[in-house]
Amino acid sequence: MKFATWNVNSLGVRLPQVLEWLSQQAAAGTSVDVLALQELKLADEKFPVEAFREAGYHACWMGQKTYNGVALISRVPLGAVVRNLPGFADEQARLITATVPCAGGDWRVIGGYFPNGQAPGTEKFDYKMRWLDALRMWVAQEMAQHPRLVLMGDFNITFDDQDVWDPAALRETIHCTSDERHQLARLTELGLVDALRLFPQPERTYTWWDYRDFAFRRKRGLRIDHILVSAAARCHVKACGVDVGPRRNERPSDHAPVWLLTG
DNA sequence: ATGGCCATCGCGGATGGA
Repeated sequence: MKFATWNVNSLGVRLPQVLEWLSQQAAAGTSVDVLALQELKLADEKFPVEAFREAGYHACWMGQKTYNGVALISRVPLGAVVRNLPGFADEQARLITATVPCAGGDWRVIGGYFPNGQAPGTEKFDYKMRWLDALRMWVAQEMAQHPRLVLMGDFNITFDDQDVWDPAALRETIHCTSDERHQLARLTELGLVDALRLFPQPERTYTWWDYRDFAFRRKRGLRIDHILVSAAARCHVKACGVDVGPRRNERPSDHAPVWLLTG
C-alpha cells in the first residue's frame, strides 16, 4: 500500500497537478492507494468526483466554500466515513476518517487539516489548542477500535528544530511553539510514530515553503505535514519521504506531498 | 526596518494562510 498526503491550497486550481502526480507515481511503479488532500477550498457540490473516478479513484470529502476542506481519495471504496470530530462543534471542515478494506487487514485512515493558529495568545491559537485536545480524544478512541491506523495531513506543527530552516529566528513563533509541540508529543504518546524519521532523509527536508522570497529555491521551509502510524501499522512500513517535485510546478501549492510505502 | 506571494470573493481590496 502507498499512502500520501498533500495540502493542495485549492483543489480547484491544483486538480490537474494532483491527477498528473498520481499518474506519475503509477508510472514510476508504485501507484498511490490512498491520498489525503487538504485545503480543497471547495463547496461539497463542487468536488471533482468524476475526474477522480476517471483516474480510477473513489473519494469521500468534507468541503466548504472558500476555506479548509479535506478529502480521502482511494483505489478501493472507503467505508465507515466520519466527518470532523464527533462532539466538537466546528464550522470548519478539517478532518475525515475512513476505513480502507485490505485482505491482510483493514487500515483506518485519518486525514486532517490542523488549524494554523496565527500566533500564540490569539483566539485562533486557543482554537488550535482546543481542536488538538478534541483530536487526541478522537484518535485514542479510533486506535482502540482500529489497531492499524494512519494519521496524516497538514499538522501545522513542527516536531522539533530539525523541521525548521531557521530555528533561532522562528523560536516560539507559530508552528514552532512549545505549546504546539507539546500537543504533538501528547498525540504521539498515544502510540503513534513519525514515519518520516524512521528513515534517513536529505538535509533540510521540509514540506512547506513560503511563496515569497524564493523560499523553496533557498531551502527555507518547514516540515509541518506528517504521516503518523500506530504500532500495528508501523510493522508494515517500508519507506517514507517527501516528493518536492510538485513544488517545482508552475503555480504550485506551497506544500509538497508526503508519502508512505507499506508491505 | 518592512514586506516581499497566493487564493478567494468579486471586481477593489480585505482576509487568511504559514
